[in-house]
Amino acid sequence: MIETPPAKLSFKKQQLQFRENAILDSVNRLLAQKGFDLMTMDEVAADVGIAKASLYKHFESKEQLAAASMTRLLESAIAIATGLPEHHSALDKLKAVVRWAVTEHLGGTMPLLPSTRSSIQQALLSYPPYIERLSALTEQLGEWIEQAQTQGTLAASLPGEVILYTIFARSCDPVSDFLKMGGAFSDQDIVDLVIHTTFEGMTRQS
Amino acid sequence: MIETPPAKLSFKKQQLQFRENAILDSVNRLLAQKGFDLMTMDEVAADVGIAKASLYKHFESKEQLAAASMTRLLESAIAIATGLPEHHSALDKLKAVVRWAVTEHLGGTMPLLPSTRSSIQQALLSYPPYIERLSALTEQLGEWIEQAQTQGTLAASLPGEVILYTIFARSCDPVSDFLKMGGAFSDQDIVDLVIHTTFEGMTRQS
DNA sequence: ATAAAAAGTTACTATTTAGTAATAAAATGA
DNA sequence: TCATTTTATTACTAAATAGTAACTTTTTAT
Repeated sequence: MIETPPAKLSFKKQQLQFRENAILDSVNRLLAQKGFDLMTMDEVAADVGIAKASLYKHFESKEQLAAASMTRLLESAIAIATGLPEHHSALDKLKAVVRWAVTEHLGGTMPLLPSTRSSIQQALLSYPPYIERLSALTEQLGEWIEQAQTQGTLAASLPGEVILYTIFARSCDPVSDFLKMGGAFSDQDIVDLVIHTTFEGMTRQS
Repeated sequence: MIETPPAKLSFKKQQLQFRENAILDSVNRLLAQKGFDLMTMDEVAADVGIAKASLYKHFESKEQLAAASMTRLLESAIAIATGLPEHHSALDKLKAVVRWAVTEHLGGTMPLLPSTRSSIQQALLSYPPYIERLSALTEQLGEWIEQAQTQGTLAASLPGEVILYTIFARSCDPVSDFLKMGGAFSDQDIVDLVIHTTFEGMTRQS
């Protein structure tokens, strides 16, 4: 009765959480660099600085590990979206989310393109925590898209799906990689250029 | 002197060419479906209907095989670009190229995204025939981009590189995959939507 | 202090897969 | 027809890699 077992337990859990976060940091970076198929569990273990078998004490498979990483990323996205000033316009909020994503991408921490071709897609779709976050984010973005269309700041003639998918896709846009490789632009420039082409297209002046 | 050895040789070479084309057709489709890393040589052989070792009589490695496939794709792109009516505007020519690419993509014959993350990138860059075609196509598109900017049909404020990379990236845009999966749009609709968002963006009405 | 539980490590297995060596079949030319 | 060359096939090898079993160290709780 004198001790505080819940506090100790909580500390222990914090330690666990801390280690798992370190693992997910490595996974995030490696997924961003090489994608799921080329990332090996040996590499992840080496990057974290633990033995491979230890990874399996935390995550039961490579797929689950990637799914956890993607889930954490979606949580960050939701946090960003939720933290946006209420008084901003719907369009500005959408742009802010893309801006955050492209910045993450340039920082090398945007796991992977939501490609239909990778072998985790299947695993992701059957991992409820991921689906849950994806739904939440989709719903929030969908709301803003509708608002922006009503306000006339996004083309009402475009199906909402098209705008939503475009926002997701542009968040992983390879254009930013190519521009970065070229070396002629700062990260800030690249983000601005991607935002501009995404929303305003290429025919219109700023 | 009576026989025609050159003709026979030509026929034989045609046979060879024919078989290699059949192989590249399969590779194209498989690269489009699964990407380079997940495509196996056994699969390619099975799809073509020959033994795996036979593939190696034609192409010396998986990388070379993929590079040959990509090179042939670029040749198609160049053929499309070259065949465009001279009197069309530069912008219309650029749109026509993207239209062709997205259509190929939807047809399942667009090999792979020009991602910085796949393991063929290195091989492609050291395969001169590929680089040669890529340069030729880039030069042609670059010319049209400059013309369109001069004519005021493309934003002169955007760096040419940004427009060029965007055109390449949109040709493999995953948005078209997602829209196709959704099932709500015809292929023609999807192509139109992608062209529209690429050039006009999402804020402007048609 | 000490039993119990948790987390970690080493050294393995099983599978996949790019690439090849030996060999058979078929086309070519005299 | 028969030697030669080309092309294809079968049956392998070698390397990579996801996952695991047995064992050790560290932490926790009494």
